[in-house]
Amino acid sequence: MPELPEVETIRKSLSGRICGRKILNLKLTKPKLLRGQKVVEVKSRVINSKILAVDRRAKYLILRLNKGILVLHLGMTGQIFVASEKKMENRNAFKLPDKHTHFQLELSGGKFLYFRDTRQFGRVRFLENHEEHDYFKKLGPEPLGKQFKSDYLYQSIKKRKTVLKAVLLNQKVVAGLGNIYVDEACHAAKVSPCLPGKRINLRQARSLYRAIRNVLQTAVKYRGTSISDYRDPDNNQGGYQHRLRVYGRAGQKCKRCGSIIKKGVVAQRGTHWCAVCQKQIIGGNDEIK
DNA sequence: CGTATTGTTTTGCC
DNA sequence: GGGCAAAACAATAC
Repeated sequence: MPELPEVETIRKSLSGRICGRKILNLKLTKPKLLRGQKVVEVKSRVINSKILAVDRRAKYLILRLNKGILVLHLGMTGQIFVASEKKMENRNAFKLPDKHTHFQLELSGGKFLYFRDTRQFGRVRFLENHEEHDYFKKLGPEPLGKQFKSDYLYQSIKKRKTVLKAVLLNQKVVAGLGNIYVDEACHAAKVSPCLPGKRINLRQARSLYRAIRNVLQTAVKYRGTSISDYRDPDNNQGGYQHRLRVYGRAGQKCKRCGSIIKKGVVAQRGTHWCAVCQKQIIGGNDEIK
């Protein structure tokens, strides 16, 4: 589940290793990854171009080329690996490309970039420079950016009819959070994910704002969360899975108050929270099983 | 073999 | 036309 911290970790790793390289070839074994865009079209625009920079927008990875950008979304199980031809041990260690490697770039200097995705929820798209704005226009602000303000978060939550969890997962409100970090941020802020948006108060929204930024910053610092599939481009695990407070900890003790972490379905997602620390009302009950 | 897993798009309702 | 809920997608682990 690559969310903002995982994609940012991949971006940083790629940036130092593929910038300035020329794309010599592109292989696409699952054209469906392009969601309708033509393989020949993408090839003609990408091959022989140079990688100028590696950027990120929300959970999207952006390879900036001379003419246009290559946008990669990792879906749920997407992985990006970089291997050197010179160091064959890397390719052997990764056993790449394998049957789940659906997209590859051959780069100058004997490097290869592999996009592996077992569940095939991932996507690749080539955009002309002028198409970039429209492609991302529905996304809300970057949670770690200056545009993201606590008053905006408060108003956004307050005006929604859904529960808090659904609001925070909504990429139009704030872009980059997924299931893991929403649960973690709610716990850090001591707010229930089941809280109806319209019932949030300013104090809770400010707390959430700080929690979202702090959780994401810390997760970036620890190079992401490796619960199952996530690996960085060198096949290393992240470190944040050891620091999770609620996600994946159902039935275990809350590290803040000692009560048992609950798990239920909220906004159609597996959701973890401490019903004591994250009580909606003092003395009240959670609405969800 | 049924269930659970989740990010985004699509569909359909209000 | 927008907000919202639910389905669809897809493969693997258990």
